[in-house]
Amino acid sequence: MTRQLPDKTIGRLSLYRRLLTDHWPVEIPFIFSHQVARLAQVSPAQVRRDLMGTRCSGSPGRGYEVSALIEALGALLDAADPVRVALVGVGNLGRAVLTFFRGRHPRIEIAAAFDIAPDKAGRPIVGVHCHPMERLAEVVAELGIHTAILSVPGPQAQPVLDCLVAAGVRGILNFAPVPLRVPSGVHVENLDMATALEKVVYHAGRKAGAVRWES
Amino acid sequence: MTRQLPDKTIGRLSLYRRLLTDHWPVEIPFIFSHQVARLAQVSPAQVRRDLMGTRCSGSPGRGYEVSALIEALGALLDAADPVRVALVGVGNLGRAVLTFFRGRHPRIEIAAAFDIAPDKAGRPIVGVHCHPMERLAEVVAELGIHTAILSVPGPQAQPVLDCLVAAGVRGILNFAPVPLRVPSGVHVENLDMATALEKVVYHAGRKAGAVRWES
DNA sequence: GCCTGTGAAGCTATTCACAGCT
DNA sequence: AGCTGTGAATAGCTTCACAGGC
Repeated sequence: MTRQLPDKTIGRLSLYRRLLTDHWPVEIPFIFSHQVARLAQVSPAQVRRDLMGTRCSGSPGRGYEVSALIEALGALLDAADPVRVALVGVGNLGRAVLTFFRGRHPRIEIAAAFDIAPDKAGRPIVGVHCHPMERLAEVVAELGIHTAILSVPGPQAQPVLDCLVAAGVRGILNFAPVPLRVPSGVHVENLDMATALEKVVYHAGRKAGAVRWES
Repeated sequence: MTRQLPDKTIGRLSLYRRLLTDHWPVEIPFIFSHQVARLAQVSPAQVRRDLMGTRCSGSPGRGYEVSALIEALGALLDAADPVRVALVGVGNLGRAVLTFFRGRHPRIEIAAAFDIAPDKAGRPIVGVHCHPMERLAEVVAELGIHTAILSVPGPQAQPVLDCLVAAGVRGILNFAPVPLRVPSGVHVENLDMATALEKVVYHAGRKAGAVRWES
């Protein structure tokens, strides 16, 4: 297993790959660091530094070969085997997540959904079968799921997480606006809209004066 | 205007306030930094450092007075006047956001929603009036809105943002998984689930071995 | 004793700047 | 001329450790 890359770098590498696959014309086979930088809204030096983490190297005067770069990023970011993910909490947010990821990523699939509401269980929602919450541990273990998305209300997040971890989950994307306790060996990524909106309000409040486009 | 605090600190201060108001028993009027730290899952030193940014100081042996702390955090984080926010894109995600923020924050209100779909316009959704997209600039200017939440599909994010900025918006919470170009003087906060899930997969994939609870 | 507030140290992330290549 | 790869410099963030207070 290769050296552990910093978390922020991983985030940007994932972004670069997405931009290359989705927003770069296939008929242009090479790309310069400053072009990636422009797409990702970061500095060219940042891009080159990040790409040191990959096996892929560019050549001066030509840049990076896009297809090779995409492949190198895949080798770095993707798990060895396709990843099955569980989604817990099929409210508006859960459905938004299901819709968003549906068919988006060739190697990541939301394989099961769970909800406490009895009327949601037993049928597919946005193409994913929804199970009752009681079967969570069972189904997760059965499908060999190691990754989960938590889109339940705050109070339920910790108990559900404990159950997921006990069932073998090692990575969690958490939308609940509460800090979760996890044992070491489990990774949690938080997307907290309450905090995010407060940050926006704070920063927007002290941006006085006129806007100004640069370059 | 007081000194600009680091972005990360603002995020945590917002979290501390939420934890104090929602998860601390009112009958306990004082709290130690290590108790805040435990709630927020950060180190006690981090909490004390963050709280240096506030006017509030604790006393050794007693800790911080919770009510004073909440008030100090409010003075720091909240805008002078109550904030009206626009939400653009009323899909599943938009509705999740509307539901989430409904009545949650006494000083932040989602005051208008917008969607291209004609059948959504003209009626309230989750209690917020939904306007057709064409009236975005007009309504935003009319209501004096300076903050917006972007829950539109990726391709529409940049054009909508440009329109919002032209109409006077200075802070944006962006859910679209694309890097946005903004003029200086405008703050963007990204909540990118595509990147977040890839990070989870990456990290979970290299967490080998058993889980272990500490302390 | 155990707490807060904080300078200083340590660590992490980003940017600079330039040698070397094409 | 303009690019990559990277050591060195810088900037930013977190933790340490301890003086001073309760």
